[in-house]
Amino acid sequence: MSEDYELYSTEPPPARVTASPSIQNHLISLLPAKDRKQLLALCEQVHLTLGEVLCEPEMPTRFAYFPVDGFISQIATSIPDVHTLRAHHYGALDVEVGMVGREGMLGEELVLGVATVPLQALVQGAGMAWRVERKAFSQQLAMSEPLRRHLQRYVYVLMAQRATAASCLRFHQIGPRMARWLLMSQDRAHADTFHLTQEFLAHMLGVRRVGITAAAGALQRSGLISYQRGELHVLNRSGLEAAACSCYHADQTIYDAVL
Amino acid sequence: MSEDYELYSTEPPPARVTASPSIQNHLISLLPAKDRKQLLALCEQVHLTLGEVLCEPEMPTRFAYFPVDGFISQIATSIPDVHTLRAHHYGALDVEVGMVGREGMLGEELVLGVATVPLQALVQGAGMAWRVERKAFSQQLAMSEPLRRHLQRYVYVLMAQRATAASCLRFHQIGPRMARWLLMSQDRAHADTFHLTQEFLAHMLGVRRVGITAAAGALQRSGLISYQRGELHVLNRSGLEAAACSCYHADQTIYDAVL
DNA sequence: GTCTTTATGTGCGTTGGCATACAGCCCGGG
DNA sequence: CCCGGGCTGTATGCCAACGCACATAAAGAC
Repeated sequence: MSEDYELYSTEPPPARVTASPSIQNHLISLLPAKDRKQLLALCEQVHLTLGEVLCEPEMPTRFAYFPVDGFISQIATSIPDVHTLRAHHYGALDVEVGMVGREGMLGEELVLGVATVPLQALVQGAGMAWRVERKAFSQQLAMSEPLRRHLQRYVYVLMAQRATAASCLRFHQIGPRMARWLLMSQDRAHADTFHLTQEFLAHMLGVRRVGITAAAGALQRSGLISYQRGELHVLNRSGLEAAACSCYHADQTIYDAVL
Repeated sequence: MSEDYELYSTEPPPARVTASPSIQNHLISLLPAKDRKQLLALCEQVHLTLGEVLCEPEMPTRFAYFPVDGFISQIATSIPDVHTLRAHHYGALDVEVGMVGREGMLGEELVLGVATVPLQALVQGAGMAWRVERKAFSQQLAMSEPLRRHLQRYVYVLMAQRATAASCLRFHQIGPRMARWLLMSQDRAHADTFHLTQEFLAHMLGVRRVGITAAAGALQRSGLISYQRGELHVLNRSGLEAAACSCYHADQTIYDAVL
């Protein structure tokens, strides 16, 4: 796959990209043709496989990713605190604080001139992504003003969404949060059915599995989803939107306003 | 006061700044002399008064602030959700997601090329700050590479701290969170005593006042603080650090590593 | 010095989520 | 074909925080 992109640099215009501009990372498609071509020339196509951990916090950043088909969860992993847990238990204190699909990028730290991974990145939906090496990407950032501008604005969106996530985690209950999460996943998976276990979902939302069982049962009884053995179907999307907490629309509004 | 800064542009070196570099905003003091002088020439001194709201979300950004003595809370204000609240009640869903003192700046959106305020900013400790107009600041950002570099790294810190805040809000209990909050305030107030009501503290932490009463009582009984009618004394700082959740040190570590 | 305002302390019933344990169920490998 | 392991549903007891209501106490106004 990685040879494909070389065609783009030697033989413009790249048929696949321009022929189907809707199947492209949105941040990339926002770029002027020249800057886009320059960036893509530095990228390679990679396949994100479900469950893959792309990077761990504190480690040096090696790549930036621009998802096209796949999508990625950013997960805050914190050390258990003496004060908050019974001494004998090691509950997982992980929680998802952001989701990156076609509309975004992974590696925001490089836009800010830092090469240390801030959060764990877990592939949550398999698919294709563009990947670019840290160094090449930084150089391209320095050269392309439009790239810089758009990605900085995207970082703004990330910050805003993270603030939303914070208050969401504080105030909202499992049910609405789960509905929100499903909608966000559906947007990025571009499908109304996907595979995920309750265990995984619990991990993402930072709750127990039984909490998910209860919430999923309620959504199912309302006819909004069907959910059997890891196979989840969204049956009634607008109903789900009504069941989701307002953070879902808040996130979208911010994104649309800024990008 | 605002005339003071004009001295800096006409009569370098500015005695007050260079004579006591420790009493200066840290981000500013990190700059090379030339860039620092340029920036300060655009700034005016303002006094931040307790309780003042510097900006409201969604509004156009007018100024960036570099606190010196005072400090500021950034507050996420979310709309009450049908799903999470009893219909008859309008609980405040505000919660603090960041604190900006001498170590930071307010107006990170300008660093990212966006001129829309993301969060409410509330003066939490009175004192002096440098203030610079949006337009002048943006121009200076474009001109000064060191300014850009440092502030972008600060934005990285903010993002990391916001992720910390998210998991803190999700997992940690009132007591440890309150201890953390007091330490953060003490660091920025540069005093071991300050004025705050339990009502206010509850608002910051996004909990009920009675929750604060209980937590404060516990801290007081342990001899870590004394707290009477809005006058709070930190008696045993290292004890407080032990009582605080790990997020306090996590935040500090990130800051020290990046700036 | 009284009177209001503002701040703090307490009590009570409710609830959402937690820890734990265990029972069914489906699917695939031996 | 049956067994085992991953996935899901249910039950029990518990606790932190919640909504609400009210009692006390210090500080400031007049």
